[in-house]
Amino acid sequence: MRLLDAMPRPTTKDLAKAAGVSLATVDRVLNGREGVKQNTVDRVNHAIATLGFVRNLQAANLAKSQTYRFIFALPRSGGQFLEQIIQRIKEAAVVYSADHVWCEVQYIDENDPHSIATYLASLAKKDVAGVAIMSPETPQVRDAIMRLQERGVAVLPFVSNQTKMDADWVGIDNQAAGATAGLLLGQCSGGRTGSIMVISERMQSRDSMERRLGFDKEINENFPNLRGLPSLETYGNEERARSIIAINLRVNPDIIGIYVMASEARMPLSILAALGIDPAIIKIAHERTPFTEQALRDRSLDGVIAQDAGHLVRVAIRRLKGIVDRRQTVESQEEIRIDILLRSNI
Amino acid sequence: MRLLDAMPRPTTKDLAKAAGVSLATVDRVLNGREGVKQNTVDRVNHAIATLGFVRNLQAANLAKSQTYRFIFALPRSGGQFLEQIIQRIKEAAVVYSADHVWCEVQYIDENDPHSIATYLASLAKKDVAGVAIMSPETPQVRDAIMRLQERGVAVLPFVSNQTKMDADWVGIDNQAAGATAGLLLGQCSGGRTGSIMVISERMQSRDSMERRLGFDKEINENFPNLRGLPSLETYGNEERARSIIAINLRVNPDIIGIYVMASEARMPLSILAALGIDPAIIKIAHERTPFTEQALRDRSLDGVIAQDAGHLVRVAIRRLKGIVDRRQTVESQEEIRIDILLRSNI
DNA sequence: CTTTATATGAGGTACGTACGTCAGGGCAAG
DNA sequence: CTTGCCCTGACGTACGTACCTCATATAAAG
Repeated sequence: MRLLDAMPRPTTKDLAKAAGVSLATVDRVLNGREGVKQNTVDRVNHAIATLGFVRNLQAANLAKSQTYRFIFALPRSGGQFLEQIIQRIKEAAVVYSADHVWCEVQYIDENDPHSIATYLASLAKKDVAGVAIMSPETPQVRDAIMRLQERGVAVLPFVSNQTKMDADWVGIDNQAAGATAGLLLGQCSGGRTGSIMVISERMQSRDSMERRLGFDKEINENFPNLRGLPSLETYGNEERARSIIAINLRVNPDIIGIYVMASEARMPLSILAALGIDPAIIKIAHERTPFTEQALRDRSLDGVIAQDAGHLVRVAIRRLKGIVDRRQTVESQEEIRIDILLRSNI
Repeated sequence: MRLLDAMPRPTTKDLAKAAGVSLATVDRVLNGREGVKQNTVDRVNHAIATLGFVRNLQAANLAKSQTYRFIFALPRSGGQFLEQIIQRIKEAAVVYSADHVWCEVQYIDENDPHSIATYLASLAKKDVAGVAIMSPETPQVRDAIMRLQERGVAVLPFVSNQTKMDADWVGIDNQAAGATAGLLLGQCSGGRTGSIMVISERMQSRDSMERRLGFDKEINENFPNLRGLPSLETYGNEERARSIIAINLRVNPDIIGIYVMASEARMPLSILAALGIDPAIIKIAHERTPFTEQALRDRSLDGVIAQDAGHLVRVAIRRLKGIVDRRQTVESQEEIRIDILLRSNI
């Protein structure tokens, strides 16, 4: 079964002949230069349609000696998940350099929308072809992004905390991720009755809210035997976390499951380990990191809800490139899956 | 943080200057033409190394007007999983046509190694750049593959039934997949005691053997409360399947889980549905198809162990292209993950 | 020494597109 | 009819590589 004909694709020459114009005019139309009568433009476009012409990108890039410079704007404040992503960006940078794609990482201060907006405003099309940005959603940043797009720079909300503006967003559906955590906990509970402890970093973040929403929906609708406790917020503070977790454990002796909703599972899990909780309690966390991997292996963690960092990065690059090249994004198939990791499929 | 410099890459001209030879000689060395003294070859290679020259693939392809023609050699005998793959190949064909990649599907008779070998022997480098082949492993086919590779055609065992010859193979680790099924069943059993029914198509296939191996290992080592029953083989025959499943259910009233090991879950699951089994019995199957998706949604299935068909196809194409272009396969990162699908993360 | 083979250089054309310059045709206003 | 503007064509160069021909330098063989 031949899926597409391998016939030589029509070139600009063929276009010119078909439209009965010269190469120069074809070029003017193709590249949106002015000084062509509407009538002629239509003729050329008609020829493009009938011949099924698609410009040869490699030849075009060669002629323009075009290179794609992409920036990943990421929060400075670390965490292992972010480290993973940065690592994958480095790897992808090597691979994609063969395609004239250059990546760099720019750290931004996620708590200072003004500085982010200023930074975005400083980017010009001639310096940067595209930006993948991981930042909380604020009106200022939103605005800056839109103005950046208007200046012809491709922008892609990346992984975290932006509304789905258009379809151009790379990351998982956090509500579904929360639901998956709930479902996994529910199924593993095997019908036992009890409470679920929920630990987050801060509930005001969009990610956390959506995860909690999905989680509650799943538990409430399908597991009447389970009860989700109010979210504990660590604010990234270890002392505070230790204290509230200990209290929560004491007050709720019927806890049979723990859901660590934050992207950084390390601290809460370490605290739980130190407190020496019942190993029969089911523990679910988010994101694959060296720590969660190890925790799965030594069974201090039962499941991880993750998004593949390498995949995230590669999809972001391909999508940015797609926008720059004005390809129709048939590649929208390249969505980010919600991975469930157990110790057997790490 | 700049990851790689975006400086203009060295060209063959730079190479010539650095090595103190002419463009023609550089070309002779780069393309392995003869008639160059070893001494000179070494000088050029040294220049390549010191300058960090990498040939501009798009320019080279342009000059050669090279196109990549890839063939997916797949079994004729259908099944929804295979249909999914073919569908994804069609989609990928459209997307990758922009990169001068042409895909076609060739059906082979998986039960006739001789005809497969004959077919492979008929392929020549000038017609086909690469072949992704899904076929049972037999000495004849193995041989034909090796001879094909010697003739300069890229070959990639695809999804099923080949030993990992070298690292060039696209598919999942079936033993780990079986283990994952076991683990999922074990965790969902919530400590209850009982047997697990195991349904396969035929146990002699490599995939089935490996899955069963991983499954048994997981169950035996970690879930003493569970007992994996001997595999039921349907041979793809509905009558037979109905009969042996019914008998198996009657003989083992303590069944609390069912593992459908075959890639095609449709028939066994329909039979089970028709038999009206206890909905509390946990059911796990393989591969995402319209049928298994629907089964997850209506809860006649609890979990699916899957490999992403679209990803399989895209990775195969990129890997074949990588072999043809003689890129170092840094992209080995692009491995196929074992997906666990629940109804919340379809 | 001449003959011959081998090694290298010089130069061209091609691939498909981008982009520049310049000349000339068409047409309207003066 | 001329002037000027708008539209179009003709042509050239460039991008980086592949591949071809022909000339020449060098060395080995006779």
